[in-house]
Amino acid sequence: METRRIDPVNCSVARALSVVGERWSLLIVREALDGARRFGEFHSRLGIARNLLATRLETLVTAGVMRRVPYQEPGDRQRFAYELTEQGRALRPTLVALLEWGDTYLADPQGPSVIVRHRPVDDASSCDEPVKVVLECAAGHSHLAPDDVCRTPGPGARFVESS
Amino acid sequence: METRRIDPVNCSVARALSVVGERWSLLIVREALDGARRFGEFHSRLGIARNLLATRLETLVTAGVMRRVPYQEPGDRQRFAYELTEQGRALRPTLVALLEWGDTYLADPQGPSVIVRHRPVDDASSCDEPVKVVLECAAGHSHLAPDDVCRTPGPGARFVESS
DNA sequence: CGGCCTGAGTTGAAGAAATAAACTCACCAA
DNA sequence: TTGGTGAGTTTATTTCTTCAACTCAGGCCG
Repeated sequence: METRRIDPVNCSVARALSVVGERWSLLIVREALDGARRFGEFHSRLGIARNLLATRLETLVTAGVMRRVPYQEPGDRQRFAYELTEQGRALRPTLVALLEWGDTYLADPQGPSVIVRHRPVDDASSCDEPVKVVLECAAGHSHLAPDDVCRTPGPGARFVESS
Repeated sequence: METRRIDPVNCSVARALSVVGERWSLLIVREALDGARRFGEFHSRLGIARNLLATRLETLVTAGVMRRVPYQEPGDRQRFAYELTEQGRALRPTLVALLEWGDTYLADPQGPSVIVRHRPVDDASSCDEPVKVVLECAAGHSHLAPDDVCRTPGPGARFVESS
């Protein structure tokens, strides 16, 4: 029996992973979300080899996840910093989801080492409560379980035959 | 000025990525969430090399993301299928987050190829509305923006010195 | 029985990517 | 002039991916 299914390669998950799925990429984004900006900061925080860091940053800049901005400290020459674009900051939910998964299934016996809190940049309100990622449908049903959900073809779907 | 910061290596994101951060791993989980169970299904859907698929499946089984279950079709010998454990199904939010990010920033001109819908396994209610991933804090503030959120040390935090 | 087919892997060789360590380059400071 | 620093490059070694060919167990056909 031949059945048509959504082409697994024509899928935003695959495309997303081709940008941020390489080793180190998401960790670089994580550090950037946590305030790292300079080559040396990424290098010393992550322990990544310098050449790899250079090529990863270049890849991320090319992909539009980060931006290379010149800066100059007084009495020093011009250097470059790397900061997230809006596109890069939009990876936050992905990282929170990974963090939660890791906390749940690969936890340190002591408990999580990082807690994500509701604390806006302008600290005014500072709710500070822990943040979780939840699945929510357009009809307002929230906190959906992983199995309450399925994949369906969208407008850009390509199909492949399979047996 | 010396400052203490959360050790970036002692972090659930890094641990999670050490399990599902290798090339193909998340795509294998995605196909499994979409119903793939057999070696040949993963192979033909993803186009991954057979040996790599074998080692990735083994890694995922060892990590507790998948389970190797024997099955036997009538008039055939015993074979093995691979199915997600609860731990594996818990990667759904991560994949939905990646999908959303890819849809937003790397979209096909035609629109998304996949839409995740609220449709439980027992199709009874079948709300069917599209599903999104949202950040929500314990105080009930929902739909937090990426910048409304920050990382703080948890009980298992280790610290490193940095300049 | 013997040959052929299929699904599920293994094995091996060749190419690509990651790592670690040494090297460069521009500038500043003593 | 010598030394130091941040930001990279280069180079050599190891590890990972890929691709193609091979194995292995059983079923099917004549």
